[in-house]
Amino acid sequence: MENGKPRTRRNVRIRQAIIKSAIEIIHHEGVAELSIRRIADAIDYSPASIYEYYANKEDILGEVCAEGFSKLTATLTEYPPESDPRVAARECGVQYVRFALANPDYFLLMFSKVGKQLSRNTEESHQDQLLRSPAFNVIHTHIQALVDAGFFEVTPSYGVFQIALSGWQMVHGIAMLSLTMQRNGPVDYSVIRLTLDAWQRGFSRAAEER
Amino acid sequence: MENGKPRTRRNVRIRQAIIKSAIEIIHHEGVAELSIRRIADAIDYSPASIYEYYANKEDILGEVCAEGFSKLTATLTEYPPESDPRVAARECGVQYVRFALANPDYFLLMFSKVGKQLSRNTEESHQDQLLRSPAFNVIHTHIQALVDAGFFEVTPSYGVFQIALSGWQMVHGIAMLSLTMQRNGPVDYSVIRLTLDAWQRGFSRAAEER
DNA sequence: TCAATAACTGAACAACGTTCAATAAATATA
DNA sequence: TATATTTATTGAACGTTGTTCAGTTATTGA
Repeated sequence: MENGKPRTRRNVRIRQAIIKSAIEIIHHEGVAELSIRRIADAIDYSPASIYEYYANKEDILGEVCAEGFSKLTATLTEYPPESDPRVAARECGVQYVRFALANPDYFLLMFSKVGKQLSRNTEESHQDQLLRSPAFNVIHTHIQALVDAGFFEVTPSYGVFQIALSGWQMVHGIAMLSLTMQRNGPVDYSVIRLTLDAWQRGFSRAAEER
Repeated sequence: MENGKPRTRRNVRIRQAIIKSAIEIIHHEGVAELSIRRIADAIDYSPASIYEYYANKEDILGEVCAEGFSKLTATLTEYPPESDPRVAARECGVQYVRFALANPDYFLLMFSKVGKQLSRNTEESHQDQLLRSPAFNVIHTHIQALVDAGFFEVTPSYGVFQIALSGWQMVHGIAMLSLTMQRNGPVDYSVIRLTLDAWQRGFSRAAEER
């Protein structure tokens, strides 16, 4: 399972410990409390040692965000298999909001740092970049299923990709506003389900015909 | 116009200068460059003097955000009067996204700080708090018009307030993801209009009847 | 004019991210 | 096994941040 020389293995283990403790600090005390010295304390190293494993704090946050996105992807797919693709898609959206509300600081961090990693490096089209993102792919797959089942209508100017992006925007907006505007107030998931149902109606075949 | 004693007038003028230079720094150099010393520099005061006018940086950011929300409200209402309430509502949404993309750092700041001011102070219901927010009221008015004109259907469990909130969530998601995921890439407003049209279809009378 | 009040500031504090010379440990070489 | 070399680790320091406070200067009301 573990390969490489012992030195390399120790190296990755410490790198993981850094990320893990960073995530724990964010989770238990909030992102404001996260500092290099705090991480160093948690893993019993000096602050300077951290820089032997990561170039700077931003790199650490980058790894933390990557970890967050893979957790988000896992959350999106953990709803049990469902015969009705409309319900499946809707519950995927509910899971998105659930993840955000369960990990508020983490979620906000993810979407304040991710822009810098993605967009500037390649010549790849924005669309292709999104399609390679696993989290977006989950949404995209749901929409594709809805189109295949005949529930959704696609047009030349508004295809599966656009609908998927719109769905992401919808649940992201729900999540974000719930986090920032009603952080304390309770969240009613039945209302959210009605919202997502309405969103689906906007793309449904019946709606298309006027 | 200006009332109060000269001392008081000077006081408010300096307070305004602090906020104004803070906004300018955010706008021209980004929120990361904003510091108390930077503001003090801009208005030719010592850093310590700032604390004569605001208790701390968070209070300054609070005022900056409040200013931002009133600018946002102004932006939402600056689209010319329109006979078709569907178009009016859609263009209001477009203006929301426009504002976010024109003031990225400012917009992100507004929605990372506002939660703390609103939610914890009163016993007032979350719904009433939102309804007193001018920006939300603009959206709410558009939805009310759509309902009054017979385009939108309301149900006991999903009224004008819920639809308005859903609309805000939709445009907020569009704005946020555009900002964080495709900060560089160009934004196609015609696609955004199609998205908002689809959103409206979800609540339209025809869609309701199945 | 003068005491009281308000406004202002220099210097300092603690905490932050980060660097670097110096030390300790692990490894490769003989 | 003993030694040279590379790697890991750290204490101390730098510059910057938000913030405080004693002390100074300016403004005000009597």
